[in-house]
Amino acid sequence: MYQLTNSLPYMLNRVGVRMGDLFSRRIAGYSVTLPMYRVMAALWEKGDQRLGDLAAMTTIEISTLSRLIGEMKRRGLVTRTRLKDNARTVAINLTPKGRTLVEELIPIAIHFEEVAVSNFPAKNIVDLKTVLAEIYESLNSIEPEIAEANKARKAAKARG
Amino acid sequence: MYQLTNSLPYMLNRVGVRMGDLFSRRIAGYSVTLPMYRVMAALWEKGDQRLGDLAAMTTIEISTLSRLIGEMKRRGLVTRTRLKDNARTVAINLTPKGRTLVEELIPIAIHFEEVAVSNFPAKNIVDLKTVLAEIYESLNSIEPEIAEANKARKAAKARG
DNA sequence: ACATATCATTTGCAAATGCAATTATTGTTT
DNA sequence: AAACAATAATTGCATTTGCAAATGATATGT
Repeated sequence: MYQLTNSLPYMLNRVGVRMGDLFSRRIAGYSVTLPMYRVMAALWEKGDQRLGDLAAMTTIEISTLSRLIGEMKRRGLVTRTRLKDNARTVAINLTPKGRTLVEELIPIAIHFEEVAVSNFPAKNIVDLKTVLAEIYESLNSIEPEIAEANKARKAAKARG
Repeated sequence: MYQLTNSLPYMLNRVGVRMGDLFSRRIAGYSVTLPMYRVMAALWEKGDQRLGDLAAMTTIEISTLSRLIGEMKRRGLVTRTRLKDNARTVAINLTPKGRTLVEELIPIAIHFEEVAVSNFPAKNIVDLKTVLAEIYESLNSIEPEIAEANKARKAAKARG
């Protein structure tokens, strides 16, 4: 018997949303939203990124991200500069102010995660992360199947 | 060295969003959005729910859900009836049409999950789900700590 | 019984989101 | 080199979202 509450997408979404919500509230006092933190932490890990790369890294839709970067630039957290050698792309980086801020937030993130998983043996968490990473990879390969199933149904519908 | 891309909230969000996105596209041909599917599957699993219960079960914010139920009622997928004995609450249920539809979608969800995890031993997936469920539970207990850390900082800020 | 508090849901409104179209630049074909 | 295709980012616009306030209903204290 199928149960939504025992399905993987449901469980992932539920824990992900809840964690995001808690952490979001944890950092709200710094006037930083969760997407902003993700962008800064992504840039801290790997600077000089293009918009599309950052979008892939943060799972934020590209037009949303474009506007978010605009706002973060206005706040002096990041720079966004057109490249001279390829002016259709843009390089995004942390400003010193952005770097200082994210380096203040990262320890909070670390502590948050420590507390969240403190009930579990370290090995379980390592395994969990490994499986999550692998599932993410494997999703890429099922994408074609999804698209095809969709197409098949559309065609059937068109036929009546 | 901290890496956003190795942090649990990030990894959860990434896989969760990606899976949701893929499944969303998979069912788009049925003119059903992912939140709608979640509501229907939740009601299929446990009918006669109040708005707040459904919100907790689906992790959809309550006002968003109120409007979503309105739309689904307009489409004839669910009923929303005030109780006679307690008219401030509302009982939400699937209509026959909604039930038929969700019973068409559930096999798709099952297949989707099977494909997504087909590269992994069943035991890994069972373990994964167990840990996810436990983490979700444990998050409830850290909520106070989050609230407190926040308050402490606000107070410090107020002091200057 | 009346005022007040609490609970459950809905709604107003401003902000965030995402798709599609647009702009700007670079790459390719003949 | 001109025309066309492809890539990258931005923007217009309609929809969705979420907080806070409002509404409606029940429970509680005096």
